[in-house]
Amino acid sequence: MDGDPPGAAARMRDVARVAQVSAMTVSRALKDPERVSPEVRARVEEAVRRVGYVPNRLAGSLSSSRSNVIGLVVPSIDNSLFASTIQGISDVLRRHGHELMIASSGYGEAAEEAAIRAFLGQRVAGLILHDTTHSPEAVAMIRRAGIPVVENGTLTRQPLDMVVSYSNHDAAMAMTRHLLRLGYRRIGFVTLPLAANERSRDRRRGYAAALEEAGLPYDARLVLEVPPGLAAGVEALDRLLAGGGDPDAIFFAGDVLAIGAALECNRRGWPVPGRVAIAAFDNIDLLGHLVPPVTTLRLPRHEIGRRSAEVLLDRIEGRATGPLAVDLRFEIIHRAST
Amino acid sequence: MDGDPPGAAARMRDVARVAQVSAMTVSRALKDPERVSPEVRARVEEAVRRVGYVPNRLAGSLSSSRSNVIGLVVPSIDNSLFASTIQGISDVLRRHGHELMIASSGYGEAAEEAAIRAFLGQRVAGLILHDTTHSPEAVAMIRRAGIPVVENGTLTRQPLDMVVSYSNHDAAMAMTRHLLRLGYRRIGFVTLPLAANERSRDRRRGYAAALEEAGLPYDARLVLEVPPGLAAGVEALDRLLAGGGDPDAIFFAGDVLAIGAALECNRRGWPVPGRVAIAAFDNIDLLGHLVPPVTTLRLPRHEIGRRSAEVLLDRIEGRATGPLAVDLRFEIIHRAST
DNA sequence: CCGGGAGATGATACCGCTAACCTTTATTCG
DNA sequence: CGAATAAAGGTTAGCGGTATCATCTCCCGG
Repeated sequence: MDGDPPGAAARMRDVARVAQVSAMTVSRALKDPERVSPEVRARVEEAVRRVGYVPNRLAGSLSSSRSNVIGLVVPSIDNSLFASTIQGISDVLRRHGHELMIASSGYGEAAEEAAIRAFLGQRVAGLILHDTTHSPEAVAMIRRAGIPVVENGTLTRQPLDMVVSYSNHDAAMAMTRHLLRLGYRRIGFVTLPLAANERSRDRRRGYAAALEEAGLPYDARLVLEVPPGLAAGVEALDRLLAGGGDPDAIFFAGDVLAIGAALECNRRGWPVPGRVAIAAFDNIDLLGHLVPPVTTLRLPRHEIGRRSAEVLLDRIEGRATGPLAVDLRFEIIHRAST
Repeated sequence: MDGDPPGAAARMRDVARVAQVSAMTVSRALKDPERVSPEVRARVEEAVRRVGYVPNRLAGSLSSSRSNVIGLVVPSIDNSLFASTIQGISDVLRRHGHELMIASSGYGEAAEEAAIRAFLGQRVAGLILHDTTHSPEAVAMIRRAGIPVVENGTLTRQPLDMVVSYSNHDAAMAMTRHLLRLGYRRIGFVTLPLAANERSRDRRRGYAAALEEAGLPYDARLVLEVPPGLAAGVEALDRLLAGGGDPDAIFFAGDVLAIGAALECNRRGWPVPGRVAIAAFDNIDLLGHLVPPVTTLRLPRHEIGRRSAEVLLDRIEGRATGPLAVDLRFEIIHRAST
């Protein structure tokens, strides 16, 4: 504003000159105002305003070896389930003056490793990883960097460091039990690709565990692996009903599969649960508005984000140490579709 | 790997020592391998591997005053429409070795300003802003920083720098015309809060323009402002039908409002478009799967992200200069609901 | 046989900030 | 009243890279 030489951002020494103090005093006035006399503080603040000074955090972090950036790797940004978690993380970080860098791994370990490497290059203060399996090199890099990490895809048994999640195994088991309790005996199970991540595998184990507990056989004709998406839900519905397994209920363990299937039932005029019962895995708003509303699980997506950021900051700011597993529970929402 | 002193990340000089060259040569071998002899390059690469070196980009950026970080401010991360755009941005940036920082403004100029200030503090190489109105201080800071900016909420007439978007005005006008062409005469219009952003205002202007063009009056009883969300769509449906305006079609100009309304019609057993026609604004997958499938607009959400990142990188890497407006068109998807 | 340009590498001085230590000037109290 | 202590501010030396220029070798043509 004051005849700033355009093209060159104001530096601390410019502020210092205007305020007639040393650069160090400017630094203190901004970071630790208590340590500077009120008059000087006022002069500095005024000078900051006049020259339009925005502190260079690159220099600051380099000098103090302290960063205020957190790196987040999610399989995909374009997925409302992850988006809730991201929003939760973002909310907490902003309140604490931290920044968020995001990368998507596209469901692959190699891409995750590249993202982690890039983040470590930026000297992030901590990492949040959605996936719970990682390339050996990624693990080695994180170990070397010695920064805190939170994983939050599932309550994995072998966490890198901290985990904030819910048990996908227990959730799937609980829903399967719920269906069994309601009297369904031939329960179909539709899952996203099992090879992609531990979450899906946990869910299938949970489904199988509930069947076993009930003394029912695991029938491969009742289990289907499909890609994500509405259309895949429709396809799964068809294939399961035609597959000889004769399901009386179908548990769609992920994504929007259940929505696709439920709408397809509407379209065909099939009564639900008369023709077949439908249960979903995620508490997408919409499920409650369908006809009939669909039974599902309430998962703490947003809370996972919030707590992940919190435990990470606790570690970064020295309020906590060591591994930690936070189990944020789930809950069954029973509706008319079962 | 090699007896690395834990807790201390390897620096370039450590690599240099192992490779028996100067730090400068390491720098060159990594950034501009052509300028280093093959033997030395190999030694450096080997040394990098042995010490587990990850270049410190804070130091690099500080020294070269070149950053590879882009800042993005969206109103909300937790909204699938923005999420598509973010994914598009992220995809392009990753291919070019750039990083993405995200902040959400929560639909407020003050929060946007804070996010921009934080990003400028990180010395981002460029900014992408979803909103198209900004606080004067935000504008001043961006000007001072002299970095390229892309706005992408709507094809605003007074861009800060570059715009990549579609015309919300023209899109709403096109849909209203479409309804008029189909013979609807009492067209209701449901919008998100007009005060929140230019996009909503553009859409309402477009609606009004189409009516005027057709010689129809603007009837305030047919226009409703509601918060986002499925439930608000239901509420809007009720209020418009009871409001005395007697609509024969309703154009829901945003969010998931139309979905809420369409499902409510199902629930009540109302024929659509018999009782009332329904049109939506965004190409949410689901709209095509409802009964009946809902007429809507195909908006280039993902493409906006991709192109935004591309034009920004063009400027950052010196392949382009000056303002630029990219109009990514929209398209009407006519379905059975109208 | 020597001047000179190209190619490879090194030395040095920063980038903008903060940690750590130092000086100066009150302030306190035995 | 003087030594001890605190409060406020300054000085200096990096943080880990890169820009810039200098140096050294090698090879060429005249």
